[in-house]
Amino acid sequence: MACTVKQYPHTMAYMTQDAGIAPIKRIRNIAELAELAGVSPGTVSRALSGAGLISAKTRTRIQELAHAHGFTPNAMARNLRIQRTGAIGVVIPLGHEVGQHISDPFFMTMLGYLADALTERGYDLLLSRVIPQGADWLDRIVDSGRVDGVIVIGQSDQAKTLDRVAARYRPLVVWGGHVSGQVHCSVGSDNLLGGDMATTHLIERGCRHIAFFGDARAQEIAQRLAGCRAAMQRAGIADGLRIFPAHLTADDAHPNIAVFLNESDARPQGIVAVSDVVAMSALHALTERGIAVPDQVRVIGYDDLPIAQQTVPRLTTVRQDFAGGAAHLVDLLLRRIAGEDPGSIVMKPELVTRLST
Amino acid sequence: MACTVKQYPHTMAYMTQDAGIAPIKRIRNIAELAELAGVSPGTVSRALSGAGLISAKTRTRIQELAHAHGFTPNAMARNLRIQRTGAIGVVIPLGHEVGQHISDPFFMTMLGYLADALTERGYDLLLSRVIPQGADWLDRIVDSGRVDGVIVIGQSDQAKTLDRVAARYRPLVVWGGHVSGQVHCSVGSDNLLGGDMATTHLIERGCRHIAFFGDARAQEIAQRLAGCRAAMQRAGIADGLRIFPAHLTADDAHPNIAVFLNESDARPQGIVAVSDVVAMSALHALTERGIAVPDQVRVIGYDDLPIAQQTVPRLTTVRQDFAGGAAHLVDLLLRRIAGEDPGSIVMKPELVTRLST
DNA sequence: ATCCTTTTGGCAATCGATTGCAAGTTAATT
DNA sequence: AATTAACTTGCAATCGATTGCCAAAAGGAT
Repeated sequence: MACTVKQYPHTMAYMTQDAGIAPIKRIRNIAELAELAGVSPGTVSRALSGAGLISAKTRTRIQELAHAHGFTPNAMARNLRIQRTGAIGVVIPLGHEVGQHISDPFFMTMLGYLADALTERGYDLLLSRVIPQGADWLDRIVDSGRVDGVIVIGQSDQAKTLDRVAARYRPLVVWGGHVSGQVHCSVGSDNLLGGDMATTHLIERGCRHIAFFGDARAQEIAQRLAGCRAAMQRAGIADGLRIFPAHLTADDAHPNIAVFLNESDARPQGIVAVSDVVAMSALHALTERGIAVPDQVRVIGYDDLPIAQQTVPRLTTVRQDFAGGAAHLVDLLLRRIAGEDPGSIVMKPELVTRLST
Repeated sequence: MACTVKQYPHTMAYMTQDAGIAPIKRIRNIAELAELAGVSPGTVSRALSGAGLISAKTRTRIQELAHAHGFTPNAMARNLRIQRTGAIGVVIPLGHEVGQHISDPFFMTMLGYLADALTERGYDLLLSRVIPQGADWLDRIVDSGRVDGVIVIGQSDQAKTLDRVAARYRPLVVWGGHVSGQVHCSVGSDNLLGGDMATTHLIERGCRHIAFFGDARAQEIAQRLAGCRAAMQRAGIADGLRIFPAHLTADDAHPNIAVFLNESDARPQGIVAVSDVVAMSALHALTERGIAVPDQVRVIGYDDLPIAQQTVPRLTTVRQDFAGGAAHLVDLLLRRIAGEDPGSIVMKPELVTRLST
């Protein structure tokens, strides 16, 4: 091949000057190494894979030879033979949140923990960012044959699709809320309780008129809203709730704040935001208009992302345990891959009181 | 297999109740589909791959048959045969920044754009988060045989390793600064200019004592610091510069702010932060101590991440074009894969003046 | 020295799709 | 009707590693 001519000189230059290893013939596959070692390919395979049925002497000899030549067995061939890819697909459905960007801190925090957890277990992470359209966006991913299992971050408004695929594809785990009767395996915090906790906290601080910033088309959000409603009902102020649609993504609270401010008669004294990002947007809009937080309006977020500690004032929020959640997601997924059938996990959220309430 | 017994009922249940499609025998590979269609495996392959040498009639017939059975050709076998994986490795070296978390908004913004750009070009994104240790952390990735090319986000302090691997492995592109004589192909903005612009801006606003918050062990940061120095020299106030180590990650400015405040004699009137995240941390620490921004201290960030618009006050910053950068990274990488040898790209940063200066 | 047990390593089939080559079929031309 | 041209499709080798099975070799016991 023509390109070989271009490449080799570089390799030799490096190898010679840096490590002092002679630029021996490049080993391309197990057979070539076998020939070099004077054994059969099968023996090389056994030596390199570590597991028994070979004398310690030949094993180390072959391993050293492989190392000296910088040889690694071809992963694709291995995958084909043993029928697994060693990769897990992590899917971020952007769902109804058109225009939502992957850089949303929520996804990214989750992704970071997942990357760690999967790497630790020896799996690669194949990232897919999809805008669910048509009925088969998830089918295409699970049937692609590129992954051993799939983790979906967030149910969005795709619960039906998730259930349908989960019914036939077992190694699938979803981060999100849990509803009784769902088919897919999920890990998430108790959104009903979380919404309730946030609202109750505001009520305890004296709020009677409360605004909920969030889009209830997503399952998780609908649950939080239900929790919010329950808390207000319990306090006997069910009609003090107003709902403003806001995507999970940044800055959607801004336009709504204007509406919010015009309600001179029953202006909400508290805001339950559906995420820290939305809360941050609200905080910012309020501050910009000279409305004091928490003195005039109290704001509570959801998630407890790192940025929640960087706002002014620091954000009170409902904490979700992302690290634990990610660990659970990976754990459940690997157990499903192994043939077990573990159920869903619902974690308890936690109220983190800071200065915005 | 035992598990088949467990799985099939689910599949049938769904297929029957939802789509009304009969639960036909599941097709596992091209040969089975070929048998079903009454043709040879080769024909099925040609029909499914789209490219010519087959009659339109049989092609559509087989394609429909495949679709009806939800069959997709096995990706691993395909990869092995055509000798490409269809995946690009995206590596985030945490380098000297021990403890830096992947959720750092900078990485994540970049990752988001890369995910989009790669998906658009038909590649999967294999995410690796590595703490570079030993000499071969990058070799392991490029030699794994799991990817067709590698994008490294950030040089950290690993320029030598990058150069060494780039010398022998062509499909490698790096986001970061460019130094003359480097071997690896990079895409990034002009850090020297960026540091200069930020500093000049502060000087124009009257700052004579300036603090640089950043860790110059990373190549990009060292360049920004050099730009900062150049600007001060030009203004004849070279000795007004103080340097505080701060990682790119959040909250490292906090402890330094204390030191900062104690310098009653020559307290800096301006802060050049190495990233928006560090700037945000500084802003927060200052606000918390009742020091007015920008009246008493002016703060300028770097990157122009989405969060830069969410701070109080909104952050003045040096903008890097991440979307364009990601597009360039992917473009250069694919051209390298195709055998071309495009050079590095240095983009011009842009000053975005907001309210923190 | 012989027989038996335990290692060690080779052989060849296998995973599933792709593709060059050749055979077979149909259409077109004279 | 015969011959050539143009398509279709089948056959079989190939990508590279893994692994069940068997033979050969080594070690141990009598």
